[in-house]
Order: sequence, then C-alpha cells, then structure tokens
Amino acid sequence: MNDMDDTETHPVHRRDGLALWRQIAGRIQSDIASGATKPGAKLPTEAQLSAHFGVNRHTVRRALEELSRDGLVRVEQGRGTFVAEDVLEYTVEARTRFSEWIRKHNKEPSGIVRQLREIQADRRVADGLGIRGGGRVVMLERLGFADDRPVCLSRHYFPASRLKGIFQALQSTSRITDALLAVGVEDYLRLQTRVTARLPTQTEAELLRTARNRPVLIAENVNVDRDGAIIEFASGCYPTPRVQIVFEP
Amino acid sequence: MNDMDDTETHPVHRRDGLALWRQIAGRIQSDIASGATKPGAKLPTEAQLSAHFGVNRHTVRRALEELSRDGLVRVEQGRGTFVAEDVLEYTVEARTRFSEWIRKHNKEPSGIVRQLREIQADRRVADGLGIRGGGRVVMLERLGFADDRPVCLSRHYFPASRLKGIFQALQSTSRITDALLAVGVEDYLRLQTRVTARLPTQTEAELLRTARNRPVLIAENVNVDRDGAIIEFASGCYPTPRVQIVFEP
DNA sequence: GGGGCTTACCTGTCTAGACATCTAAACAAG
DNA sequence: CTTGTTTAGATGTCTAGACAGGTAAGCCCC
Repeated sequence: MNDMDDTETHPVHRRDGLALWRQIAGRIQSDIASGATKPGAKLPTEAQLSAHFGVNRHTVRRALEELSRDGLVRVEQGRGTFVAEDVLEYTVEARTRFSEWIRKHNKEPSGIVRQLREIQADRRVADGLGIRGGGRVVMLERLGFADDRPVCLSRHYFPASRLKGIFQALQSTSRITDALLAVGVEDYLRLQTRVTARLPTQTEAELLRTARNRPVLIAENVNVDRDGAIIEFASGCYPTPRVQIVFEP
Repeated sequence: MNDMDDTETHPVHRRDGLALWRQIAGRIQSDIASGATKPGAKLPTEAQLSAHFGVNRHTVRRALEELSRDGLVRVEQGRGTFVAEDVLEYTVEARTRFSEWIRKHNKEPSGIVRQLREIQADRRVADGLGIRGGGRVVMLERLGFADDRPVCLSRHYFPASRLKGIFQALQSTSRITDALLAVGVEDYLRLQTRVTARLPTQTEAELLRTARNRPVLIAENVNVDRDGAIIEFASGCYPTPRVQIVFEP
C-alpha cells in the first residue's frame, strides 16, 4: 500500500481459483506484516482500494471483513480502516521475558499452566538441553495471554538433575523467572533461537484461537545461566499474523 | 423454521435500527436453541430463506455467515446448510454429572482446578446452602472442557462443618463425585436450578474463550444428598451459543 | 472566540442480477 | 451392474447501484 495511486490499477488474478477477496486480504496482510503499513496507520478508503485493485467495493469489503475478524485491522464507521495496534512484534533478543514482552506493548500479561510434569527427555529435548536422551526433565506447558488474547503456547523443559527443586518451584509460581530464581538461577540469557512455521494442530488452533489453515510460528530456544550452563529448552507456538517474530541483531 | 412455506413471507422489521441480517441470524439461532431445528438437520436453502423472510439472498447469506462463524451451522457448497452437531445441550436433570454430560455428546471430559480454598460464606452462598452467613465453606473453582473446548467455569461451595474432610478429598481428586464419596456422600441429586444470563467478565471470557460481547449463561444449583440435606451450592458459567441449557421436566 | 449548522466523506446495509463451482440424483452406455 | 455423462439445484463470488448513518472539518452567526 506504499505505492498507492488511484488511477493505475494493480490487477488481481482472475480465474485462477483463488477468490479475489482472498488475494486482496492477503496483499493487505503482507503489507502489514512487512511493515509497509504500520500499526495505527489508516488504510486507503474502500473506494480507493477498489480502484487500486480494480474490483468492486463489495469485494474489498469482504477482504477487510476477514482482516477485521482476524484482528489485523480495525474498521470505524465514518472514519476509515486502520491497522490494528495490537499486533505483537516479538523481538528476539538475548534477554527475553514473556511478561516484559507483553508489557512493552502496553498489554497485561497473564498465563495459565496447562501441564507440569517430570518426564524423560526425548531426542529433541535432550539435544536442546545438551543432556543424554532419556534423562529426567521437568516439562511446563503454558498458554500466555496479552490482555485477553492468547499469543503463545509454549513448552519449557528444565534439566531435573541440574536444577533440583525446579518442579516444586514451578508449582508455587507461574512465572518462570521466579521459579528459576528460587533454584538459584539469578539471571539467564538466550543462547540460540530457531524459528520455523507450520500449520497448527487442532488443539493449538483452539487454544490460540486461530484458524486451522493459518500457520503458526514455532520458536525453539535455548537459555543459559551466567556460567553458560544450559538451564532451559523452550518451544513456543505463536499465532500469525497476530504475532510476528522480528530478529534484531 | 417449522412453519416453512415459500409463498408467505415472514417479514422482518425494517427501519428499526437492527440490521435485517442480524434479525434473521437471531431467528435462526432461536430456532436452533429452542430445538425446533435439531442438530444435523438441514436448513431451508438460501433461496427459500430469502423468500421466507422477504429479503434478498445476500442478506440471508450474511446471517448464515455469522452463524457459521459462531459454529452454530455448517455450510456445505452444493449441499446446503446444516445445524452443527457439536453444540452441547446441557439438559438440566435431577442427576447431573459433568463428565456424564460431556460423554453423552461423545466428547472427552476434562477439567482443571483453578482454586480450592476454605472461606466464609457470603450471603448468596449461605442462602444457597441453607446455613448462616459467615459459616465456613470450601470453595472449588474449576474450568471444564469437552475435548479441548472450555464449556464451563464453575464454583462449587460445600459446607465445611457438615462435610468434614471435604477439603482434603477435593485436593486428592478432581472429580467432585469422587470427593463427595470420600466424605460419605454416596449419591446426590439436584434440588433446584436457576438460570440467568449476563455478559462475561474479562477473566471469564478468556477462560471460556468466548467474545466479551456474547452473553454467558449462569446456572446456579443446589444439590442434596439422599436424606435431603444440602451438600453443595454451585454456580456455573457457560458460553453461548456453544452451550445451550435445556429444561426437560 | 465559541456554538451550531452544513457538507463532504466514509463505512454499513440492502437490493438485483449474473455466472462459477460443487453435489447428488437421474440417466445412458458399456 | 458399473461407469460416465448430463442436469437440476445448491452455495460461492463478483458487479452495480442506492441510500442510511456516523465523523470531522469548515463555515456562518452571534
């Protein structure tokens, strides 16, 4: 939307099986995701957009309705359509704390613990934690909210032998930082983050309140304490386009 | 929709501030809620509905789209529109057990305990339990799921003096029926149920994964043991239209 | 300067009609 | 009997136009 001009049309592909309104919704979404149109900015009016894409106004409205339901834009009668401010940009930094991330967007963080168990590490978790397969790990599954929107379904794995008492610590507090503090980890940093994307399982889609055909971002990361010892391996699942992951080196 | 005839129209109110498609969606929803159109049943075609209500087909489509998004109907191209089967009907009967209710819909019941405390009864709870205000009661707050969908946020109050050991019993099991059994209540029946509706609090909306502008049903009930002694007062909160409460005398 | 009115602009709703696409039943050919 | 084709009927998409209703800025009048 950064190269708007009302005279020239930016044609969409007709007869290719993908509905025009879906194409238009996708383009606007891309512009938001890429940062071309920033949160809070006003989109062109429906009339302008319909001229822009060379379609009827109703077709544009169908696209905007979809984006509005996804929470990507906010439509105000008599004023216009605006990019929603509450698209959470998840900046991957060395020091990443859930509550600080959410609060940076002026939202209230909260979370519910869905599972807390001591299990045997499978291959992937063992690799991440740098322990041998089958070792005991404490697993915490947690659903994180920003205000009342679910933004993150994460699983955290802690090496049980290295962090004695972590299970009890996690039982008494829902903040991971506090639990780690209770077992003597005063600070921790992110060593590595790997991001992929896939379609959500049904459970993930329900918990994160996202559509099953909309991909989720998977961020796996390894956290180390001040001595460089690995103390956590975590795998988070984030709904797009509500959450966007940004690397800032 | 039980009095369908294509020739006569069932006019909707124009110019009264409520959009036609909302009125139509409401009527269809009422027909589903009242049981006039049963789960799995086929709705009249869009053409029939538009003739029925005396509006354009697009207006009917707008209404059906809304109901479809709410999960109340299922639209299949080339076939028709059907009432969704997975709307949980909560039939109020004398013997009501959460897990049995969910299993009757071929779903897997589960629940998480959010709170378990011994507190003083406020006026409402004391009235429900038939004890004097300020008496000690054990309160259990629980979020119930059908498969992975939250369907019920409930608070259960037990008279601490009458049911000695109920606190410990509830700690060791999440099934209320089992806990009551442990303190000697082999069976219990529902004495009274009162149902109201209101908008959910933010927390309720979050937990039940429902919209804040969509009402929740509140069902308060009193359970008695075989001797007629009141052993529980419960207040449940159910998301509409995912859950519908049905009285069957 | 301030209050109230007008007006341009924008989204919301509804109608009318055309054609695409999908489904299932009826039908024909093998 | 089975397979393939046709066809009627259902939902999906798109266009065109009209008017309602909300917003904000500009204007006039006091």
